[in-house]
Amino acid sequence: MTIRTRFAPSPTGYLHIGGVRTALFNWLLTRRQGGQFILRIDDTDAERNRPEALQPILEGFRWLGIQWDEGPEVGGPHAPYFQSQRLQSYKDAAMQLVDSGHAYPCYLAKEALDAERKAAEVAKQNYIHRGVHRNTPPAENRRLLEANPAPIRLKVPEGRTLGIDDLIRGRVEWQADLIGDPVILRADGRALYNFATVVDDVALGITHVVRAAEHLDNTKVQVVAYEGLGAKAPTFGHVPVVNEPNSKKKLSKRDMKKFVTPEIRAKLKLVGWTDAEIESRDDLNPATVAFYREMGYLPSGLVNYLGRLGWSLDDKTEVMSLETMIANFSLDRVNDSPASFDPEKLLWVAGEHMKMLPLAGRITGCVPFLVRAKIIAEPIDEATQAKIARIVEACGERLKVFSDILQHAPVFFRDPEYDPKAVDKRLRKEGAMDLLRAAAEELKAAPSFAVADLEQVLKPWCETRGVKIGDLNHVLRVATTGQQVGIGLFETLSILGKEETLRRIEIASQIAAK
RNA sequence: GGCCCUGUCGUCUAGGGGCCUAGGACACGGCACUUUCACUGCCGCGACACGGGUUCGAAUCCCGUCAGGGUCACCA
Repeated sequence: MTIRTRFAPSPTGYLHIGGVRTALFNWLLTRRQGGQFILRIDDTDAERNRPEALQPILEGFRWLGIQWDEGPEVGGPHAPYFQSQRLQSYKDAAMQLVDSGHAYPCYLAKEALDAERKAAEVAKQNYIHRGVHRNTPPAENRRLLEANPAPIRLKVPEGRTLGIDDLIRGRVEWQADLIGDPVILRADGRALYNFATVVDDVALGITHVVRAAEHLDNTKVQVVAYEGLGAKAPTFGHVPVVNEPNSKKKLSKRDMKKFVTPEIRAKLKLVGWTDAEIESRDDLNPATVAFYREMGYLPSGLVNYLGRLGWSLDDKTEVMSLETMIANFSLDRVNDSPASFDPEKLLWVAGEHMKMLPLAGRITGCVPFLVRAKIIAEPIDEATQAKIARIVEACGERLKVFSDILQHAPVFFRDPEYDPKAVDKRLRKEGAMDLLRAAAEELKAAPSFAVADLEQVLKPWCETRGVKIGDLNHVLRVATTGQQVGIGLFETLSILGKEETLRRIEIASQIAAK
């Protein structure tokens, strides 16, 4: 039998990092076993339902390479895949439960209910609601409902033990007597989450419900709903929640702005976002997938990291391709304790994936970041394109994410910003200026500025002068880039070219003399 | 507070009675390589929450304690 899994996001305008990890587990399981992964849009909450808020979610999945077999834009045999378009089926199902004696109308006013709940709370007792029409004959309940619409409650059986055999947690049980009868349909006919999700999962033929552990307690009510509907409950797998970095608390969708630390803000601004945009958009923070896309993370790196968060292939594999993950994924190797999101390890994994990307791909990936940061302008002429190619190549393994190019490329397109400390340390040092002038003369006479030729000229030159190549490196680097660290010196000079190199040495000499 | 879940280096994890003097990875510290940085290699730091049991033998099984988390709506 082929499996059918689903992920049911609300259109919130962003793809949450914790949610996508759950979706990924569903998807890997489905690809591994052969089956369909379904995207169902949970848009029953009118307030949160904005049509344009769906696109960022679909884009996020597409960017990561997680394709859905049925759902928005691709359709499928069980369309529609929007819960807001399936409302009638929830009503029908609820009435079916009333007719079969598994549900009943509840005429208790909300205020009275709240009062009861409050009283129980004060008395430090568990509040377990049981409506008066619980045992009214079904036909009578239906008549009541037709005459006077009311919320419908699910009848939780008494004296029973409810349980599931969770694929990740094993056997989990609840005493039915400790559960109040939940409302499944409001008086106006709108379904509640716990009911709509069951009705849909039955209708869509979902076989495996893999979801975050925060839903574990919902399962008991859902089990009752499946029973009432006469449907076989799917197999459940509750994956542990993802915690905030350095925390034991769930990585929440609320208050994501707090992750925008000064450092994160600086990074966002470096790639071209303004303070106003960072404030107004809710996807520009490290708890969303969009953030990593904006920072130039390779999607395969993010997927690798997220897949390894709570799941492992064996005792040593860290870096792996999507194919490897699919070929080896199973729920029994998913941990049952929460995992903390670690941005540093994510960066490392992303860097490992970047190393595996051929040069052409790295160049293509970097260009948009240079454009966005206004280092270069479109259309890009041939000379600029060639220059970028040389810079990216010279960066080598210094690039972990595409936006790292912004630490290395700008100096090749505009005058250096001289770091005062670097100038002090390297250019105002005893003998530094003499060395710099002499080197400039040598460079002026150099027949070629190709990397290999520069190296062949400068190294012996140092030797005959009794100067360490390291000292020359320091002086020339600061003189031409203003910084103490950067890509290889010979590459730097070569990309700059003779004229520009000599011009910068002149500028640096004047600055150092001040 | 009730119910439910979970406890292995700071973090992600391997382990499921003897292979454990607990392995790997990130981070951190050191050394080597090197024209700086990065990369790479080597070394180091660093954990079975606690207490009882079961057993010849427990990180592993059982019980309890403690700790952390999740959830308790006519939200999703």
